[in-house]
Amino acid sequence: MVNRRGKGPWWVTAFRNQGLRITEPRQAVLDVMQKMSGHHSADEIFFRVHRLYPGIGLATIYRTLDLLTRLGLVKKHDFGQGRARYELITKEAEHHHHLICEGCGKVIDYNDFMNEEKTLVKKIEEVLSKKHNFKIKSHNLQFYGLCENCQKRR
Amino acid sequence: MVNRRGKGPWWVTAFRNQGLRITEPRQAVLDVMQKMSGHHSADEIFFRVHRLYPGIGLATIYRTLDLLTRLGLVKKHDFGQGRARYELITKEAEHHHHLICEGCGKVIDYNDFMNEEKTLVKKIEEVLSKKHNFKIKSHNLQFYGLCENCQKRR
DNA sequence: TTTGATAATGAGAACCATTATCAATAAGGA
DNA sequence: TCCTTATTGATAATGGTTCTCATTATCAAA
Ligand SMILES: [Mn+2]
Ligand SMILES: [Mn+2]
Ligand SMILES: [Zn+2]
Ligand SMILES: [Zn+2]
Repeated sequence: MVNRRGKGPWWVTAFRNQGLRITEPRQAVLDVMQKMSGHHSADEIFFRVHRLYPGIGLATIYRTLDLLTRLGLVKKHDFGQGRARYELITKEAEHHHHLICEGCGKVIDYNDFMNEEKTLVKKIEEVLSKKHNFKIKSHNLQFYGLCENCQKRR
Repeated sequence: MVNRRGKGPWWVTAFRNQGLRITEPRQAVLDVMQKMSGHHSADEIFFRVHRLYPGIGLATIYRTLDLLTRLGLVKKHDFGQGRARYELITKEAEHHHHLICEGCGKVIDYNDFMNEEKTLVKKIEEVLSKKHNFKIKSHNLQFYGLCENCQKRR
């Protein structure tokens, strides 16, 4: 129960500004995601939260993750694994992309060549938005393959 | 009923080589996809096939699309729309990427800057596969935004 | 052409992540 | 403390995809 009297964590003002209530489930999800770090499915987060707050239901986890995504505090990823994965957005973890292992589902962040990539993406965006009158808002680049372990194992 | 006596369509030999049978559902799916061109969901394909062959079931459409994907005749896409989309691979439609409208789901192919992209991707692959001992097998680049119509409409 | 082994199919149940429903609860301003 | 109503928990519903299994159809061999 953080924030009994003081300002509380950094995200509290973001909530108050939106007229959103500071609830136990919301604090729990944020806490757990900060401790886990990485890319986790809704039910992985649910089970973690459940240890501390057995009363919190899965539906609320989904609702909270959705809310946090809309607020820009969390990024929802689709790595083609049949379920979404959620990643807390931090100052350290800037815009980056992913290597996804098709064997075990492992996800590796990388941010090499981000400058070259940004340059190319900008060029592509300029040309394509004119050519097709398309307003580009985001992009995705991901690599699929096999991680070290999964290469050996087959 | 193509191929009553002759060699038949180009894909017939690919099937025979794999010991796969040439069946009416498989011919129907291939026919329909050739006529439609573009990126279609399983049940869009199902309804098209259903007009000509009302007896063919949805499960068979899925099985056939999966088979064609494994054979490399079809590319299965996940555009984050809650259902997969399938695209026939033709000589004309080389490796390309997609603009996806978040408003109406429209998908636009593009292949501008493919050379620059290839160069960058190759560079990224080299570095990442060493750095993380990761065997990269494919990649995905997609842009999300709003198409011309959807920009006006909101 | 007929036969036989078995690949392929159709119908529908099952699966599973996610969303919707709705009565009960609790956050927080007055 | 009181009151409004945003939020929640439990659970049913949804929807795309896969599975099951009895039946059918393909095609190599006779
Ligand atoms: Mn990441
Ligand atoms: Mn395409
Ligand atoms: Zn792996
Ligand atoms: Zn659109």
